[in-house]
Amino acid sequence: MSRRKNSDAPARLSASARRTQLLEIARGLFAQRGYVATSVEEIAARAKVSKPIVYEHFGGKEGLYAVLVDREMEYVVARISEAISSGTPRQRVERAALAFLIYVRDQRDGFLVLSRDAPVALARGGMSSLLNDVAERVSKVFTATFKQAGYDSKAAPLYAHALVGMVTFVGQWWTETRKPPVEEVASHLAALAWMGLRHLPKRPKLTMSAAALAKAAKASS
Amino acid sequence: MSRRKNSDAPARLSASARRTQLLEIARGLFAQRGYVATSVEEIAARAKVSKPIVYEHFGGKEGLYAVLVDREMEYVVARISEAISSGTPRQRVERAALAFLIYVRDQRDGFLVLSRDAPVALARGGMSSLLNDVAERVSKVFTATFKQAGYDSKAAPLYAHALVGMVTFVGQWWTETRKPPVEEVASHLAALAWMGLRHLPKRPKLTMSAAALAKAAKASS
DNA sequence: CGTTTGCGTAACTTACGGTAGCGTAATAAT
DNA sequence: ATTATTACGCTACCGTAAGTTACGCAAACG
Repeated sequence: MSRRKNSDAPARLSASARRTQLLEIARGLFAQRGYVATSVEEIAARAKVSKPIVYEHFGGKEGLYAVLVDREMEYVVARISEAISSGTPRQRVERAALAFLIYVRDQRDGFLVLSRDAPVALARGGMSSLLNDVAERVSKVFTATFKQAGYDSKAAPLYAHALVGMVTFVGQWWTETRKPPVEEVASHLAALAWMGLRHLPKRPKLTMSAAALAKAAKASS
Repeated sequence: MSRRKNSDAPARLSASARRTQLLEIARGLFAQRGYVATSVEEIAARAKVSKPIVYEHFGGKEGLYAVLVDREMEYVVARISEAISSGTPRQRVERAALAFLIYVRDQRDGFLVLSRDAPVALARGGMSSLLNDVAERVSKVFTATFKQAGYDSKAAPLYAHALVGMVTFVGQWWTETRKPPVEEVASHLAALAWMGLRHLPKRPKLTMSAAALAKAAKASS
């Protein structure tokens, strides 16, 4: 009987388990309150541990945030990269929109962390939003495509930022009013980006098969 | 000679003058550092006054911020409203984009305040960004237009948020890389929104006359 | 001369990031 | 089985920064 774990006792976790637990809790709090308004104390409290634990694992508040952001960025970029890696231009637009919205739906807190203000210490070059990094990557792709198609490659970053801003803002709005399902939002977004307001279809549809759609949707985590 | 104002003496301003001065200083700081990272002390210091002055005029940090945001919102909504009040649909899109970008250019700090994270106390319903209010107003217009054109009015907010997000994100990016002039950015943005990526012109142009353009650009403050 | 108005000094209170030092449970070694 | 060692965790504290307030002063104005 003395060997039985007392369920009232504070659960002692392994180092890595505690690490991931803290990361998840921090993600939720950073997503909801932002970086500055989130205290290390609350993160520790929610994990049922004391503050020094956080410092043991991440060295401090910024360290924790940095790890969190790094993982999240890698994840998003990977998803979008694989979405636009093949297919016709239109398909790439559709797949990118869909991939991003699936990310917003399934990794909501992660997305909100990225879309919130970053701490000044991490803001490279005065840019506060982390999504600019995403936009810059898209810019790269656009610049190449623009050159190939004979367009002004100087304008590529503009369009990249426009599309990223479009999707992220809709994503933020969509996290609160979860009315239309992913495919519908993605189809509208892709329609706007591809056809424009002028030739907007009354009932936009994605050009991908149901099978491909299901395959894309299985990317949770 | 004794009546002459001593230029070394601390300048005593009238109540309203001090008020507007504090508002301008606060706008600059909030734009640059965000709400939480801006201290009342620094605002007061830049105005060469002590902290209690701020409390006399605005009751506190949030009061100051609230007044600031209220004015800025009113201004921006007024500009956009008058931009989309008449003309063909395409013209409205172009004028809205141009009006917003002129606002971003001429009232840069104000725009940055609106696009930054709002204090949790002012976030109605979990929405952190103040630009959602703008998007909601656009939603109203879109809903009406959609109904008239036989489109699904349920999708109107989606498109409204998409366009607002598009413009604001580009606006943020543009405040740092001031390369293309307003008309050029506006023409690209309007082209993307109206024609879409598919029918993107190589060298987009606004459909408004140079006179109308100059008239729009004179809206500084 | 006195009243109003604009303003400063100096404190209080709270909250937070960060640290030092100590305790305790599990595991390995004797 | 007892001891030594490692891993995990806690209490308590410090310094600082920031929001807010109580009180008093001094310049302007009639």
